[in-house]
Amino acid sequence: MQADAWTPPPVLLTVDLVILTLRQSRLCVLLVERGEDPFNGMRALPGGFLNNDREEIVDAARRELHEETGLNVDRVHLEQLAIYGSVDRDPRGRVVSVAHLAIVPDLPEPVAGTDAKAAAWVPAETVLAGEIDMAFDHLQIVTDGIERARSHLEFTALATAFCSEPFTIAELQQVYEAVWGTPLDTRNFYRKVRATTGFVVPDTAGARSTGGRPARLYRAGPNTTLLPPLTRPHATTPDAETTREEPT
Amino acid sequence: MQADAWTPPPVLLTVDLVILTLRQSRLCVLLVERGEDPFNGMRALPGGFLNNDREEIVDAARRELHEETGLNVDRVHLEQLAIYGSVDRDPRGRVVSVAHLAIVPDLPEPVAGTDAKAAAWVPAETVLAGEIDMAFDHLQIVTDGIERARSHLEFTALATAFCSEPFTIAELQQVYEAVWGTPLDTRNFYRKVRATTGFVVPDTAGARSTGGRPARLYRAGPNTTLLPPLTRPHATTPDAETTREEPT
DNA sequence: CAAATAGTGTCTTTGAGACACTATTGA
DNA sequence: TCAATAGTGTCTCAAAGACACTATTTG
Repeated sequence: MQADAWTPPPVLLTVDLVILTLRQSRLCVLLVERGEDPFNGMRALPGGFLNNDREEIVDAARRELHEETGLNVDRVHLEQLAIYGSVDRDPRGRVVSVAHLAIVPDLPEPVAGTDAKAAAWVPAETVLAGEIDMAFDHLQIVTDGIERARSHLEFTALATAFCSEPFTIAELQQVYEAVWGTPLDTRNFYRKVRATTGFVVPDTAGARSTGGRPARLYRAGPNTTLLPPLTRPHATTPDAETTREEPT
Repeated sequence: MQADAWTPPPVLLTVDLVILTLRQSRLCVLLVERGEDPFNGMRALPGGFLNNDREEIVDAARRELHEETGLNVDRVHLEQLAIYGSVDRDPRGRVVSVAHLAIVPDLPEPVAGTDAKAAAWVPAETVLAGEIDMAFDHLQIVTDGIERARSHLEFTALATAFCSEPFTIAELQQVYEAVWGTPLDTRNFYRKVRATTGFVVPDTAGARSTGGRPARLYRAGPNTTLLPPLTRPHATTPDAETTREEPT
């Protein structure tokens, strides 16, 4: 160890948000267009620096989330994702980003950004395919965030965070299908969800009709962990056959 | 956003390490004794500040790991755990810690610390029971790290990181039993491990005897993810304890 | 030989997926 | 009435756990 004159190097801390939602049964992520260098004009995740050195990281994330979505932030799912702190990720200097994953229900069409910069929902598929020019290492962050969501759907009640309450089982299934990108059997899904204790609870209200028999309504249940888990179809063998049911 | 005179507040970045190993079939964590304020004399995780603003975070973690264990760091498991950045966690100011999880095989008795501060392996059980006075929020970090390890044993080949190669299936089982704290059926475990593709591969060497029939030897296989997973016995009691506390 | 540990076979239970079937609405 | 969606019953298959059994070593 060296003399006590040495002091550790300071860094700048930002929060970045992977905000996911379902729009028309497609998984979408909220991206803004950068209005300044570096990466001027490219797409980026919503985020920004800490306001001051007394601001909690999670509060900074909540603040950004509220600014971008206009939502009452207390009710949305927000969790820490990972930290991205590579030396060269930001040309301005040593900027370390604390990435967060946020899940919100479908919002009224315009993103109620109080901010001037253009914000837009972009299909996850488009982003993951690399079709969007992303600033910094934000493509990596989005990729990690989506994978986190996919995994959490298996073991936690995260899917309910995508739904406006009350919701139907069919709506919940659409979440799974959109996030995982796989079709699921309606009937097995229905039984599975109802058999998982504390996942959903019946809503007092009646039913909702969409051209067929009205569906019962539910709300998120008390449990956050799914026992047993709702396992996604892992590609064990390249048996990618979608065995379709015979039309009757 | 405000005028361009405003600059974001800098923070100090540390890396902290939850280093786990098995000693006499017990899960242990490496703790050091602090030799200075704050928290002088209390136990803490190994860790420290970035050396300079060109040092990658993972390199700082590797450096600390090497200093504390003397191991060739290239071969040990090291992953980012979470970030802990609560405003009041360090009385010296705004210090944000990037916690890491490291898994090492059982080491020769003395911890080859090049550092003066006393380092010791402490049973995980003792720490989790709150019997150790821990500095900062390090008890929380250890708790999160152990839970991460428990979870990763199910879905990844992390258990092999606890073993010196070559190892026997029985040794691998001891890892699971120690980390999960549950006894497992030897025979079912044996079949399960061997049925999981790419988990372990037979070693060319012969066998190892411990008073009975000698056991075959294995090495870590090519796969890091376990398909199918090796599920731990979940307590079938519904939730109640799932207060997922976010890292601050 | 017995004691000890390694490794196999096989039964039972459970849960996931496939899919026929019934129920309840709107057009 | 039919088309459409909600919800139930039941079969089959595969994986997990229980556990009797065989195999190979040391003392």
